[in-house]
Formats: sequence, C-alpha cells, structure tokens
Amino acid sequence: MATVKDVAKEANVSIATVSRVINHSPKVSKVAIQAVTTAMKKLSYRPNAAARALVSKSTKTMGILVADVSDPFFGTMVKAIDTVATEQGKHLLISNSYHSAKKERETIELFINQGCEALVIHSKSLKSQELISFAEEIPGLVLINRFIPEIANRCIALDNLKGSYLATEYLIKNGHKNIGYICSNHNIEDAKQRKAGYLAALEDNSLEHSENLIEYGTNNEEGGQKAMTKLLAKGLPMTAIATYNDYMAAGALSALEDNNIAVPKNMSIIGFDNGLIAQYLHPKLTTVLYPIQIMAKNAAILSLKLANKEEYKVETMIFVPTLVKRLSVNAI
Amino acid sequence: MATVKDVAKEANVSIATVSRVINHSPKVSKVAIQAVTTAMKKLSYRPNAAARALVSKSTKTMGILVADVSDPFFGTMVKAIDTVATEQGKHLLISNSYHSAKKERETIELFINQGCEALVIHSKSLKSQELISFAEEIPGLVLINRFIPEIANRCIALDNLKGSYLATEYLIKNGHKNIGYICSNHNIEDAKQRKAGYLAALEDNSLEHSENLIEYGTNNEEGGQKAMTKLLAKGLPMTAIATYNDYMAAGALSALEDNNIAVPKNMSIIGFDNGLIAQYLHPKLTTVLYPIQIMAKNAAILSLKLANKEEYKVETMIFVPTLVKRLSVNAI
DNA sequence: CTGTTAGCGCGTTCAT
DNA sequence: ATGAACGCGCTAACAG
Repeated sequence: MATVKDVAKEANVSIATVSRVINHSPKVSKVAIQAVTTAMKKLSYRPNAAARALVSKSTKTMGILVADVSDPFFGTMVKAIDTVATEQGKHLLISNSYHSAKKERETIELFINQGCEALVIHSKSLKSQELISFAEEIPGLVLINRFIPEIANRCIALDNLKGSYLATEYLIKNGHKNIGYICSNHNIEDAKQRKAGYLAALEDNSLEHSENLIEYGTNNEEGGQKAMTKLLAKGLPMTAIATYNDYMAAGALSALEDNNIAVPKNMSIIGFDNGLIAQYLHPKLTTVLYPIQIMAKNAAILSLKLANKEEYKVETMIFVPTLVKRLSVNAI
Repeated sequence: MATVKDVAKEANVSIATVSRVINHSPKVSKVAIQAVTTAMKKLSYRPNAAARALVSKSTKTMGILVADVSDPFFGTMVKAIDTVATEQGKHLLISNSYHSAKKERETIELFINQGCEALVIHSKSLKSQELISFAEEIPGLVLINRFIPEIANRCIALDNLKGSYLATEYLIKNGHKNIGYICSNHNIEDAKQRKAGYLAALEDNSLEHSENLIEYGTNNEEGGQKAMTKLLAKGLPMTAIATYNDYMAAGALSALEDNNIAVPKNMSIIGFDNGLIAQYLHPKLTTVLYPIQIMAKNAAILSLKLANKEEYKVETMIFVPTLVKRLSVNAI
C-alpha cells in the first residue's frame, strides 16, 4: 500500500505537496499537480482514512442505530438518511439493537469511539437520562422516533396518540360504535400512546370503551392473529377494529378470513404505519401513514448541522400522521 | 477527550502500561490494572479508533454493498451479515448502489480506503474484470449473488436458472400446458438466467415456447401489472404464469383481479424470491425460495476468514432455490 | 509556490 | 512488571 511518502519520492516533490494536491489546495503549480497525479496512479495510491481521521479529527462518518434493518420500516429510514449523508460526502456505520438496551448502549459508545460526529439514534430501551447524557456529550446526536422534553431540540418524533386517534375517529365517522383494539404487548411508549389515542377517540365520541374490547399480542402478524382470535372468542358485537400496526392488522385479517368474516363487509379494520405490506394485503389496508422518510431526512440534516456546530432548528420536530384510505374500512 | 497520556498521568504509570491494560495484556500487576481502570473511569476515557487503526492496521470494520437497503431482500441480507459480524466484534459500513456502476465502484474504493478488511459485495453493474481486480487487491472481498468463474472461490451465488426451471416445472406437473412468463427488463444476468430456466423447462417437456408468451416490465409491482395486462390483451389460452419475482407477481395478481380472473381457479401464478410480501399476497403466493439468509451468512463467514488470511473453503458456493407451495397454483 | 517539521493517539519493541 | 522512545500515514503551520 503506497503512502504519501512513496508518492512524493516518485513525483520528486515533498510530502506536503502531495498532501496539497490530494486536498485540492489552490496553491500548487500545474506541473506539481501533474507529477503527483501521475505518481499516484502509477502506485495506485489510496489515502489512509485512519491517518486522516487521526489528524483532522473528522471521520466523515455518520452512525445509525436501528432496531432491525430487515424490517422495511427501518430500511426506508436508513435509505432516507443515506441519501442526505451521501450528498454531504458522509458514510454510514449501521448497527441493530434488536431492542436490547445493552446493545443500544454499546452501539452508541462504539459510534463515539469510532469518531462518528453525526448520530441518528432509534432507541426505545435506554432510559431518558442515559440518552440525555449521550446527547450532552455528542453535539451531533439526534434521536428519532422518540421525544425527550429535556432535549426536545434533538428529537424527531411522531405523534403516536394522534395517529391512533385519527384511525379510531375515522372508524367512528363511518358509523362504527363497537370498536375493538389490538394492542402491542411490547413495553414501549408507542404502544401506550397508540392505545391512549384509541381510548381518547372513543371517549370524545361518548362510545363504550372497556378493557374487554382490547387484546394484546406481540407486534407482528402472529400476535395480531392470536389477539384477533381472542377478541372473536368473546362474542362481542364489534364491527370494527383498530390495530397497533400493519403487521398485527395482517394477522387479524388472517384470523378473520379463517373464520369466514368478510372484511370490510362484516368487519372493518385499520392498520398503523402504512408499511410496505399494507398495499399488498387483501383487502388493501386502510391505515395511518408514519412519515418515516421525511422524518429520517430531517433527522439526518439536523444531525449533520449540529455536528457541524451550526445553529439549526428544524421546523417540525413532532410529525403528524395522516390517514391512507384503502379498502379495509366500510361505512356501516 | 481524554487520551492514554492523560490516563497515564492520572494513574501515575506510563502510557505503555495503560495500553497494556486496555488490551488485556497478561503481564500487568493487579495494582496497575486497578489504578488505570479507575483513572479511565474518572476521565471517561475512550480509545480513539482512528489511532488504533493507524498503528494496528486493522479497523475491525466490514463493508457491505447492496443495491437498496429499503428492499427487505437486502435488509434480510444485511441482518444475516450483521449477526456474524457482531459475533466477531466487527462493525458494519453500509452503502447503497441503487444499481449504478459508478456508485458501486466508488463504494468499493471507499471501503478499501476506509481500511475495511472484509467486504461483502452485491454488484450487478460492474464488469467482471473490474471486480476481479478488486478481488485480487483485497483478500477479504467476497461477491454475493453473482458468480465469476475466475474468482469462483470468492463468490456466493444462486442458481437462478434452476429456480425458474423448478417453478415452471411445478406448473407443468400441475397439468398446465400454456404457460406465460413475466420477465424483468432489467439488463442483468438474473433476468436472463431466470428466463432461460423457464424456457428450458418448457422445452424439456415438449411444450410450446414462444416470445409471444413472454412480456417484459420493470422488476416491481407496476411492471408486473403492465406486463400482465399486455399478456392478457393477446387473448392467449394461458392457464399459468411464471414471474421474475414476487413483486411482479403481485402486480400480475392486481391486473388479474381487475379483470375478474380468479387466482388460482382460472389462472395459476408463481413468484420468485419468497420475499416478505409473498405471504401477505392474496392468495398467498406460491414461489421459489431465494435462501439469502444462509447465503449472506456464508458470505460473511467466508469474507472474515479470507480477510484473516485463513485458508477456507465454503462447502456451497452456488445455492439451489427450493419451492414454497402456498395457494396461487392449482392443478388443472 | 514548496519543503521541513511537528504532532494526532496509540501499540510495540527494547531496555530495565 | 514497567517505562522511554519510535513510528503508523497524514495535515497543518511555518519558513523560505
């Protein structure tokens, strides 16, 4: 592996000159540029990123922590971040936490040790206080999908409650009065907030709301299917169901089909996230749009600005979900 | 940011000793370990990865190039690689090529400059020769989803032809004689190989095969829908259709539904990949399993071994796809 | 415009 | 068991 020294010797100039042409310094003679360029090609020289980082104290690297890249939700998020990072000449270090607090902590520390100046962190398991400490240590750290009041200007989050409220309200506007809810049993804020949104909508419309109308499960298809089955077993006069997310809605759909209950004819159902599968479900799923793309883009921009010590305020920190009407909800 | 020097001073030892306890050298006295550990905590010392990489010539970083992380196919691939990388204490640098040859080239060079010793590359746009050069330069470079004879021991690929052959043969075994094919118009090997597999199966079974039975489109839902529509317009006596991938199959399903052609009753359809959406489609899609998880795992292991200069031969380089029978194919 | 020189933070001989 | 000193490859003064 050739170094600046080798190139300098080959081109008959000093290493300083080599460094200058590498970094496109304005004050280098044409001949020098020519000689160095040729030498670099001949030796197939590659600048050593570690050495550069060591002296310039910048790795041009952005760290991203997600729960699981194989989930298209996070895939979409990473893609959006990648787009802005690439524009700014940054590279992406990525890590999955799989919802483990330990992994979340280790990853953030790793990112710091690696010298990532910009960090976009999706953390659901770490305590607020710990995140606040990290945020204080790293100016470029931005939290996504989570809101912590003490560091509000470092958070890009979704109004989960409003999302569920919107979904439930939409069901109500369609004439439904007995509305069930399929809830995630994952102990994170999102689950509580979405459930609260459902409850609030019922209450605001003076409709019955009882724990009896709610069932819990893992936040995936299987959990949704089981929860739906349990709900069905109660023999409640439900005509519609709101769900924690699209995967659970998909599971509910399966359970309904297995029991010959036509959707939306005899049961309306609404999802949450507007994930990849929503449009492929049958019937195509009416759901709530989680604007993760635009949120991720904003988080990336914010992180980069902050890391660059620029004063910067994003216009929106708390994003509002919207309704995506497809075919799984009927008027009664 | 504290350095070894600061820690050394705080602990009243030399930087060499500090370095030793950091790297768990066996010959350090208990007292020294204690003193240094305390000092590190007090100063909240973090080893500088760049400095370490510079001197030890190892970044413990693995580079991954994919086409698009937001596609669950690649998400799954990245996750599988992440699992083995994490086990070995490696971190992941990830980049998307979005199918651009330029981006593919730049990314590989970036990875090299960054000092990634292990590389798992999904490249469809670069010429074989260029990839061979890179492979010769970087011992730890492994190609995934592509086979280049000259560097066969550095490739983990799928037998695409056999996959399509399997799919078409399955249709034939179910009594279908007029089988159409929805092909990707993306100019990459996979498209040619899969089409060839379809053709070969028809030929081996003495069935009609003509370009008239084939339609092309972009390799996504929209392309599948359009291709299906064109196929339908020809008024052929088809009873079954093989497709380039699950997304195109999904589009075909939509077109079929729009035209009131029941699947699988009046038309059988088979996908390719067994991607995330296959199980959510209606009817659940019969398809061909692309074992990307196990392939990615093997690629990661191979890459790490190679980077480590260990002699290593994976048992399987060319993986064979298998059938996943669901509900979109009927016997005639 | 160009060359010399001094570190950046750390691992590693080589003495002790 | 420990410390002094060197060098990894590069950038950034500084002096010419």
